[in-house]
Amino acid sequence: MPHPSQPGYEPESPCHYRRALEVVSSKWTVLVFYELEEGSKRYSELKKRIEGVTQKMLTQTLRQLERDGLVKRCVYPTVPQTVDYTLTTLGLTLIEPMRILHRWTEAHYDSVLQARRAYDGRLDAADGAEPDLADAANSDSD
Amino acid sequence: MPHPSQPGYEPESPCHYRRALEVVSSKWTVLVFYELEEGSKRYSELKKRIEGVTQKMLTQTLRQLERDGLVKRCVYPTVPQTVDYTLTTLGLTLIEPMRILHRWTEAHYDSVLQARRAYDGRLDAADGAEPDLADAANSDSD
DNA sequence: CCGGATCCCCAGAGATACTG
DNA sequence: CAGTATCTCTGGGGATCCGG
Repeated sequence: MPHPSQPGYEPESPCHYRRALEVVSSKWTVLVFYELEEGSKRYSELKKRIEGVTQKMLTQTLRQLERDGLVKRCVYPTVPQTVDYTLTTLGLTLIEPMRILHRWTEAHYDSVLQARRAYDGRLDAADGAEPDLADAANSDSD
Repeated sequence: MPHPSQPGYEPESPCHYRRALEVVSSKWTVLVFYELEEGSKRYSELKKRIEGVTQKMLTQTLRQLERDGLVKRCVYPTVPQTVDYTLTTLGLTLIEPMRILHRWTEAHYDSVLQARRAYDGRLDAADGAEPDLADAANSDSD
C-alpha cells in the first residue's frame, strides 16, 4: 500500500492503481509484451520486430520490466554476446488483463473513432458558421 | 507512433491497441473515471475531489473523454454557470476492464515492489562489490 | 462557476557515437 | 551483439491571468 504519510493521500484514492497502470501503459511496454508472449526473444529480435523502437527505448523498457519482475533477462557468454528476455510467472499474470483491455479495444474502438469524428464535426460546424440550431440529424446514441 | 496522422503507422500493428490504451492510461483519466463511476459530478466537484489536478489538466482530460464519447458534458444555463459530467454507455463498458486491471494491481503490486527492491538491492551489491571501480557507495533508492 | 489563453520549465524521447 | 553515454529538442504539464 502507498504510504499514508503522503500528503493528500486518501485511503480510497487509486493513486496506487495509477502507478500500476504505468507498468503497462508506457509506449513500448505493450509491444514488448506482445512479442514476449510468444516466448523468449533476443534483444536484436525484439529490436527488429518492434517497428520504430530505438535501442535506448527498448533497453529502457526492458530494464523497467526486469526491475518490476515482469521479465527475466538471461545473458549467455557466447563470443558475440547473446541476451534473451522472457516473461516471468508474474509477467504472465498480466497477460489476461491486457487481453481484456485489448478486447475492449476491438469491440469499442470504432465507437471511439466515430465519437471523435462527430465531436470534431460539431466543432467545425460551430467554427465555420453558427446557426441557431443544427439541422443535421445528430446520431447521438447516448 | 503516437499520432494518427503521423506517417509510418500500420493499421494491423498493435499500435492500434496502444492508441486505445492512451484512452485510459493518461494520468488523470483514471481518477476522473473513478469519480464518475459513482454518478454525475460537477466540474468543481471533480476539481475538489481529485487531489492535485489543475483546471487545465482537468478540463483537458474531460474534453478528451468527451471527444472519445466516454463522458457526456451537460451545461446548465444557471446564473453562475453549472456543468456536470457523466459516463456514457460507452464509458461504462470501460469500467469492467479497468476493474480487472485494478484487481491485478491489488493482487500483484506487492510482488512488483518486492521485485524492485530486489533488483535495486542487487545493483547496490554489484556496485559495492566492485572495488576496482568507484567505492563511493551512493545508496540511491526509489 | 467554468474554462480559454498564455508563458515557462523540465522530464523524456530521438539521434549519434562509443564500448565490453 | 547488446548495450552505455551524451546532446538536443519537443511537448506535456504547472501557474497565472483573463473572459463568458
